[in-house]
Amino acid sequence: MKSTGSLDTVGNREYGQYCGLARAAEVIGQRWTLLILRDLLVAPRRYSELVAGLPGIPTNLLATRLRELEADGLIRREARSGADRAIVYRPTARGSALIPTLDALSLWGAAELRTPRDGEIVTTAALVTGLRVAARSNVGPDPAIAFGCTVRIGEAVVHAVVENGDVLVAPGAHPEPDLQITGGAGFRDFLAGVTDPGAAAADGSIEVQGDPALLHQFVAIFQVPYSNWVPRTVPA
Amino acid sequence: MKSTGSLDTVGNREYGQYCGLARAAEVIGQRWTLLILRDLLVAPRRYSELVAGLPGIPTNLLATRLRELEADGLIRREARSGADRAIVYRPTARGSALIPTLDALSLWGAAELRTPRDGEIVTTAALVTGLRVAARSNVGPDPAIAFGCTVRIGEAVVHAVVENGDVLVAPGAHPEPDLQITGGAGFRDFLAGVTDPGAAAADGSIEVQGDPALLHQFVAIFQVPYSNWVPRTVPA
DNA sequence: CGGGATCCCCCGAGATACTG
DNA sequence: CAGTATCTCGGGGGATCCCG
Repeated sequence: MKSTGSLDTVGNREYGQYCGLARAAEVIGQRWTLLILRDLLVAPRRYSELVAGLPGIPTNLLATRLRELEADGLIRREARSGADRAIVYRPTARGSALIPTLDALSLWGAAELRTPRDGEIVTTAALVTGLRVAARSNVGPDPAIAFGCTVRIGEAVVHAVVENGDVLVAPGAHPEPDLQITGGAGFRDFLAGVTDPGAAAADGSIEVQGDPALLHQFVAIFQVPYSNWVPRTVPA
Repeated sequence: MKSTGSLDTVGNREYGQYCGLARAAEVIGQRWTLLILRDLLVAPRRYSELVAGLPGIPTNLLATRLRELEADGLIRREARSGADRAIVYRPTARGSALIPTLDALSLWGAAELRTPRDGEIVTTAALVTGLRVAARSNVGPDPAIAFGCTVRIGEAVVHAVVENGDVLVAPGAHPEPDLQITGGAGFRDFLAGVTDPGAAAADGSIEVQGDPALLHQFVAIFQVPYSNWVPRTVPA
């Protein structure tokens, strides 16, 4: 019988170079690993929650990745005792040290995003991460500004709290939002500043409830411009 | 034919999520891609130079990756005319925008590095990147400090110039170095501060020519501490 | 000789059924 | 619920070959 793969000679994973970048690629460069870490860094998760948040991941691969991440010291497997005998995966300090790195990757990749491809969805973890990274990449908001808002894109529901010049983004709806934005594919153009906030609300590409004046504040805080990327297929 | 296949399940490279991090993983998460970009960001390179700097890369894979990177707008293929009809691969602005991201990856990964594994080598591009990233991660050097140095680790030869509070690292030897450091595996402990500079020079783990007093400056500028990573195999 | 393309083999990833 | 077991398939490793 095949060994459980715990000690598979990793030849295929390594690069043979003594280099920080190569090592990083070996540890977090495997397929699905970055998205698993993204979800766990939003909040500790159980196996079934990870499966739900990562549509399409093969369950055996998720199990393998979780084992690898634990062996590499990036996450910890916590078996809770008591009535709720759930197993929870939680980032270690070393895993949390990846946050600036994942933020840099997210920010660069977010500038590549344009119209969603067929079948592409927005998960809650993706939206939390995207908004948080966008806010960090811009200058902090005016400390005088304070509001709470809920954003819904497809199935994803997240909320953000802006106060004291700081921004907090987390899963779920805000209990008493000053602003609610519900959007689809047009939300990206709205965030990029392509669509004027007022126009976006008017033409239905986003739906707004609450104080419309806050929309401009929202864009200023969470804006992510498109990269000036050029389409590859140049017309002849 | 493939009965289930036409469910349009995500192409092998894609994740089916509208997410910056997912996009970044799709574009630069393929095997060898990060190291190719690392080399090209040190200096534009020709195909054969890339092959030489990436030991073990299959040539067909390199050709494929270069095509993908060009299609994704990260690099440009420049066919030089004239006597030297070489083809040179050069990062675009969009590719160069990855520098902060690769730096973050390098820095995180460098903290993971311990004793080189069997067969692991140090390439020139790896050393240039490693020293540059390390210097950026520390507070800038005192503007009053100025020196040039050459560092040799295995086959890799690079030089650094420190002046005006800034640090420049590039391939090749310095023409008139104030300091020369030649090292092997012990160089990493030296950089981490595990070995005192004086002791390292004394016990032969590194070899120094030039002003020994500059060694302390060198360490202060290029130090990369180990992460407090815990070995996975805990003794019973 | 630089810059690839072609071939074969195998491992890792996808899909799904199954189990403690 | 939290994973294994098992199959298939495509991408990557490795060597060789080819073309201008």
